[in-house]
Amino acid sequence: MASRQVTLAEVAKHAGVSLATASRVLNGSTRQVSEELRERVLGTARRLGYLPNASAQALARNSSVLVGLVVHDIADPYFSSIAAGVTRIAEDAGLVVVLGTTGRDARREVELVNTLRAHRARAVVIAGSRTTDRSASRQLAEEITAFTAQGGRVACVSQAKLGTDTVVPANRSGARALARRLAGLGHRRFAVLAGPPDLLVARDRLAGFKAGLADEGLDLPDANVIASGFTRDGGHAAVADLIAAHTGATCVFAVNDVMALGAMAALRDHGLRVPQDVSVAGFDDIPTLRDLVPALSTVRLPLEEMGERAARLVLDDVVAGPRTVRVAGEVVLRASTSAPGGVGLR
Amino acid sequence: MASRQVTLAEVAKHAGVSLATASRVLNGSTRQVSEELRERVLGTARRLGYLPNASAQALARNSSVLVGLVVHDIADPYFSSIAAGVTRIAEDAGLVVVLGTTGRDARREVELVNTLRAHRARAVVIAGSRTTDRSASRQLAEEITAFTAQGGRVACVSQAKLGTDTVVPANRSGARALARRLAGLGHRRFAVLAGPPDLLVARDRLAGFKAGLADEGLDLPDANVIASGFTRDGGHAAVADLIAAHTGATCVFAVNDVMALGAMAALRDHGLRVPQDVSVAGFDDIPTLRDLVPALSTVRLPLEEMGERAARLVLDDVVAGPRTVRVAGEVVLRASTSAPGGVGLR
DNA sequence: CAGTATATGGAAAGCGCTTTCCAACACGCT
DNA sequence: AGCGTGTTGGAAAGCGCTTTCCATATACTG
Repeated sequence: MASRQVTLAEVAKHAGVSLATASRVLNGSTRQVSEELRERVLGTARRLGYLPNASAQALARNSSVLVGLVVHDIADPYFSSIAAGVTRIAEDAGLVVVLGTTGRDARREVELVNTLRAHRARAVVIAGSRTTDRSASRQLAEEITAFTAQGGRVACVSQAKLGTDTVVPANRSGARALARRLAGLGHRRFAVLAGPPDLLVARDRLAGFKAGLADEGLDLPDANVIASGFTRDGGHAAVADLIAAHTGATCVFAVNDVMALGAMAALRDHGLRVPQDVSVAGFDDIPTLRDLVPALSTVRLPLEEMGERAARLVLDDVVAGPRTVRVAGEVVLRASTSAPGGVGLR
Repeated sequence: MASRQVTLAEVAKHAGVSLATASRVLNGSTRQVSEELRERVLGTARRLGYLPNASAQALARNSSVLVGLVVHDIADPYFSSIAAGVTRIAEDAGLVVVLGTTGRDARREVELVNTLRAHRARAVVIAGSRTTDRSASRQLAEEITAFTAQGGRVACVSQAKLGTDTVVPANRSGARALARRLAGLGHRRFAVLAGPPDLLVARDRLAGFKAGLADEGLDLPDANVIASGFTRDGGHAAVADLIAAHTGATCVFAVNDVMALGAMAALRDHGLRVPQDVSVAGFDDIPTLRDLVPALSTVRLPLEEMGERAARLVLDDVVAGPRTVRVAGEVVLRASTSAPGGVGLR
């Protein structure tokens, strides 16, 4: 069944030249080949339908054309937006993107980088955010060291905890600015759907939000901070806990947009109107969610651009030391937040 | 900089065995190796931090562990959902997913399959839908033939136009059922945001919708069919044309959910209420859009499952002839559609 | 006990390509 | 004529692995 492929040797033979010459013609070698032979080889290759064997090339050159992209969940619009940015840059550079998904499992992350190393991938972009799990972080760090020792480049999107090039979104300062703007609307009692306690992005956003409230002389009691999954369903489920907590909050901050989405749905289910009864804000500004009604107040992150920046970091010529690209977040107040007025959360 | 990797030969030497034995221990060969040597090799490999070179293995075995996934735009939730399904199955099978994006360019699709072939990818799932472009289709078909001739497997999601295994969603019958249900609500005048005329999914859905209306003795005048981009912005922009067309429609069908999303936003901008003034329905049931207000009536497609099915098609043992997996679409009527009553589209 | 089958180890021939090294030749000089 | 210099072609040595083929050792049969 599997028909034999045309090899370089066959092309060379048919064209009446040596293997070396054929190779030099068919890849961008520095060496010159006379016009005559070059045409002959090119013609023969086309005629025979020659396609270089990428594995053989990778082996002989000791480097591949592969770029890894590690995300938690490609169906999550946060990651798929970043992925779009990464693939655009990588493909423009003629590279091939390998997609790995972790399902938020730190061990799987290590596995994936390991696999990428086995494939002699040229670079990897790790977009999943770090957790507080020390042992997993250490293992990943080791794997990354091995990867770079081998000549590969690594960039992360999010926390610069790994000593690699990093694209760092303004989680803290964005959340802080958001808190101040929300306080500016007149809110005094807040609740936060904080996501998983061990997830650094979630922690940073919570911390920033707290800092912003503190700036305004406001306090965020621990009882008003609800842990939850980092997903739409997490946000949805957290609302029950939130209501049970009787926080009296008039404004709820969910540490990402999809959680805010779930929360808004749950609030509706509980007969609460957004923003009349309670204001809701998120973080990320997921494109697909921009047409939500009421439109979601959030902190906009240029997700695709972040992916592009990460890819560039990893594909550009080497520069000394790990670089950090900071990406600002822009507070966007829309219809899901208003001045407090309704019943709030009793 | 690039430190030398540990090779099998070194492991063999350190363990005092031959290359062959080391290879047999470290991969699942059929050949037996005595417990003693096996332990020695395993220990040495671990101690030296041996990692097999995937390119060398691929070359020697003439087969890789790569599975291609070709989509138009990974940021589009339709594709990212399918991608999630494909990666889950592929990764569970220990394979590595290569993600290629076409940006809806048919030539790029051919390029990607070609690249995958050069990498001796084991299989490829093509999720981008076909167009009416004959020449592009022919080229893709040729490339696919070459790919399969080489032992690779190919599956498509959508139209079974390529002679490959295919996962076919019920575009036609789903749209048809939707039309009947909408007519059942009492609507008599419809408009369709039909997407690009050369895109087969879009055509099928339009055709199905027309058929459903015909079932009910209703007609869809050509003037009520608005061509547009297949995106949120396409749907948004189409509304201006729709209004200019003075169709008098009380119900608008957008051939996919993201277009419906854009259309709903645009209708709001024009001061029209959904569903009071005009009902809107989409197609796909994008997960992220389930919490929209008003909730979008649509035809649910199990997108992740479709990705999984496609992946299975391509990874399962070979069976004779191209197989087709039909996936039903379930009409889900929600709040974005109601009985006609308001002003409609004058 | 010869004779055959079975388990296990190693040598070596590739897999398809890149790249070093050398040879041959054509120049432009002195 | 003799010589460096530059250009172009080819032979061949890998790249790191798998797998065939052979050799040896052991077990089993009648």
